[in-house]
Amino acid sequence: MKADPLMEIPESREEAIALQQLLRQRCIWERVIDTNDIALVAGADAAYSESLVYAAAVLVSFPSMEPVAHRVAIEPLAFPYEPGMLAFREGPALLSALIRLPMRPQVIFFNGHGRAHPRRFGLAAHMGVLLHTPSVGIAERTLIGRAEPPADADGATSPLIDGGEVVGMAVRTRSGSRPVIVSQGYMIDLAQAVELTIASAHGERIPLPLRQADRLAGAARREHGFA
DNA sequence: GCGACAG
DNA sequence: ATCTTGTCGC
Repeated sequence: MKADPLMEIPESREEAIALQQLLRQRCIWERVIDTNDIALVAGADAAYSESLVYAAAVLVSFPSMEPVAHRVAIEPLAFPYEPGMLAFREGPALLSALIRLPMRPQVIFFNGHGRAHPRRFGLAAHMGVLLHTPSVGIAERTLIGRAEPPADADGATSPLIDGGEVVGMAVRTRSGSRPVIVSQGYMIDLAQAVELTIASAHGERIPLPLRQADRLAGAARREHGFA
């Protein structure tokens, strides 16, 4: 016998969609953690080489954003890129890096969408459910839905709407910069997801733990990929 | 049928 | 995501 894997890799698109719909039933969009109880937040992101995925997880204090720890996981790519299926491509490695962190964060930021997904279950929501940890999705571009551009001021927002439903928020974390798309991952409401994103950005466009994870993953790729 | 399409 | 030079702007 072998231990139950935290994540299974589907062998077909149909199987992947079925798994998303199954896990989505365990997803809740309500706020579960009080912001005052948050002391640690994390960010996780991935980089790729031809056949490997390099995942990085960074842990920082909140709201001071001081570095606490970081981990990197390198695994073979076992799923193609398909819009809406990102969790199956990056998920396994991201989970490996995250579970190796020395302490559990109260919230995790992911580079991708959460609820702002065609089946309302993007990478951030998927990871949150599997880790049973509140999560937030931060994306550069929209996958579904449409939002008016937020005013050009720090913290300005504009709802991302899809099918008459508010699935996320375009947030101008820093005036003069393009807005980021924030959406609920798991155990969090949209207002808190936006609030934590802004509080973790510290004047930059992207939440600090996510920026660090991005750099770390890229560095890992260069060192192992070739060099 | 024709686009759109996280990373 | 990744492949890549110069270049406009603060």
